[in-house]
Amino acid sequence: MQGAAVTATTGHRTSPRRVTIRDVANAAGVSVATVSKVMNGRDGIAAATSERVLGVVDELGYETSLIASSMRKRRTQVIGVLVAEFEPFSLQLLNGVSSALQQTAYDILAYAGSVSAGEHAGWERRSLSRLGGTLIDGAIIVTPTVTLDEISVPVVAIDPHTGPTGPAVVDTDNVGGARMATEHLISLGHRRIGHLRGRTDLLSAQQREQGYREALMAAGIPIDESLIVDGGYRAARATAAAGELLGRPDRPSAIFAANDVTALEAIRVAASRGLSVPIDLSVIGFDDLPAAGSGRPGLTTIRQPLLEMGTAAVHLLLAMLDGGASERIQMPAELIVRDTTQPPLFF
Amino acid sequence: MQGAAVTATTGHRTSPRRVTIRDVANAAGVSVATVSKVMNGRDGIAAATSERVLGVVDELGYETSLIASSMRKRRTQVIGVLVAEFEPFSLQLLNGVSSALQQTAYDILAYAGSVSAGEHAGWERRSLSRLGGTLIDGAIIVTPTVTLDEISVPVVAIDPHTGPTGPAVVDTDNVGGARMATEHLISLGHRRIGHLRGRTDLLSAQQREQGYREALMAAGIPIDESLIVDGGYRAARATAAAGELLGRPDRPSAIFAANDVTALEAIRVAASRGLSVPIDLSVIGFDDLPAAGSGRPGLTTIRQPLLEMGTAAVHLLLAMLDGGASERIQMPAELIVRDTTQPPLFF
DNA sequence: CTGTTAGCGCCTTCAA
DNA sequence: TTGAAGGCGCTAACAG
Repeated sequence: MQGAAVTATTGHRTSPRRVTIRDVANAAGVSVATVSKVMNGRDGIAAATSERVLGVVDELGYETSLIASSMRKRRTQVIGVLVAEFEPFSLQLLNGVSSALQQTAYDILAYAGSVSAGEHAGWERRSLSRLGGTLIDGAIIVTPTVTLDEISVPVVAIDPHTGPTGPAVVDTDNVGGARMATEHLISLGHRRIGHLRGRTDLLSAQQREQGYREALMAAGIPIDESLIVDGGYRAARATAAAGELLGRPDRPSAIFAANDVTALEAIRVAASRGLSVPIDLSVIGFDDLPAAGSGRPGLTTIRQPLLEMGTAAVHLLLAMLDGGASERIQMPAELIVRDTTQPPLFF
Repeated sequence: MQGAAVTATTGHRTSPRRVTIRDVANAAGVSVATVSKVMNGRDGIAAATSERVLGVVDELGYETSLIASSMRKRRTQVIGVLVAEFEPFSLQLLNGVSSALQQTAYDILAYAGSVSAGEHAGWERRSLSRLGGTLIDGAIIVTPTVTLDEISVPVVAIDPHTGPTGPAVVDTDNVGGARMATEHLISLGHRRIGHLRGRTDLLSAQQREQGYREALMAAGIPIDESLIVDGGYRAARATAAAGELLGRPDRPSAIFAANDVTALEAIRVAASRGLSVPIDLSVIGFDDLPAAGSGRPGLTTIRQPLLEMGTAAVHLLLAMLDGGASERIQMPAELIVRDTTQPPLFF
């Protein structure tokens, strides 16, 4: 915040109470129920009364409370998007969800419920339980780590870390994508390829490791288990792992990282050790976050079509809301070649 | 969604009802009030009772409803971020807000309430009124277009399009930024510089135009009013405007667009007319959205520190929630030179 | 046509 | 230490 100009102004003003339906009723000289009917366009109200109420509503600036009405109404016309936190991955998804919902009669409520919670685990159940049943008509849950059952509203899971357990799921071909990534490195001539493995408790990470192994085996390259290290899915976790991989004398000439965040971190670690990418080391990631393309050099990666996945989840959810059956949709992965991969120095 | 594999599975399962506080009370053989006290850590409950209740809570998977409890409680520990829609600009801010709130006891609730509403105008008041007073303890409103007053919770406005009207505001130095953009073009040797003006009803657009004019005047370049056209803030609106500017025989050698979205659109229009950027035309934007840096060529632009602005808004709001005074924080703009600007062909 | 009654799920007095 | 009653703002049935 350095360089920011700060200007102190007024003190804390005691905030006026919210205008409630009762205030409107009193001011218009009618009952609360009547105001409710007017607000909801129910018929059976005299035109004169309706007009008068509307006038007061306008004058007082009254809006029905989403919360209160959701406790009585069935449908709220609000879709919930539940995420652990708002990081680039979920924000991209949210972007897709938003544009898909643009043309519909639904509003979006995005909730990051693990921010405060001491216990990170189980955020998805907690959030769903806290919002479901009342506030939202349906939910899209991003990368849940537990199986969701016994839920009160239709739910679609995007990229669930437990696999396609729940009924409705949208995800990407992780195995195929990881295979493509590894094959790309192999085709460039790399033979010693390290793998910065993701969170081992998550299915997506296991699948990516599997794809890595499959590609090596298919190419007849023996798997060196010591080249597979746990890098997690976050930068902090990947630092040491990348260092371990790059610190050894027989370091790999290329690294396939389980996601873009750890790939970027690997590049940073490499640089700090005097290794330049892609000259001394090739790196490929997974996800294709905005940061992958905007950095310098641009990160070669496997693209998950996040926008399209968000859109697909919306269509699926809307269909379910409409009584349709739930499905499982798997999107194809795509290789995006940028600047961080090239043939090894000693081919 | 082409290429996606779809697998139909189970039909629509009737969703079980949510577990309520009453279910827990019944199962534990106590009153609802007792469960409530246990859940909220109130004292005056026998250890044995508390333990038994907690056991049932765990077994049934009960979570207090955020909605219901917010209607009675004062604080919900939830901060609301209100946006017109989830596009890159607000998503970046949300990112900053999220990371700033990471270490606090607050959860985040982001709401896009103008999606369904027929009337786009006044979304900020409507959203605030629908959520405020109950669900959220405070709100951060992104680019509100109206003045907010008579509100029930502390509010911080980010980049308000009406200027620093409300008490608490976080914004960027629009005038200075626009001046920097124009000066950059001038310093490269450009003299005929067009301006794709933003929404003329918004202060930020007026300020950017002002900065543009100031820079030209300071350089002694006469202002050609015909080079200033309305491009709005969205791509669709900018298409025709850019076409008008580029279609004329004495077209400008450079364009300063009011934001990145319209700058990118101008580049697209230029390309469709056979003009290549930056050879035939230099283009500079404003905002520095992720898309500005990830595209090819990279867009030269004026950076608004969106992440930092989100963070600043959070700190401001937390201070206000704590009884502090409201402030106005202005962040500095920064010139980011990438690939879309260079000296004009005929210098 | 309009008002009254009864909650939605929860928390907070206030008695017992 | 616990439970009963009342009410948050709103809407859905039912009376009148």
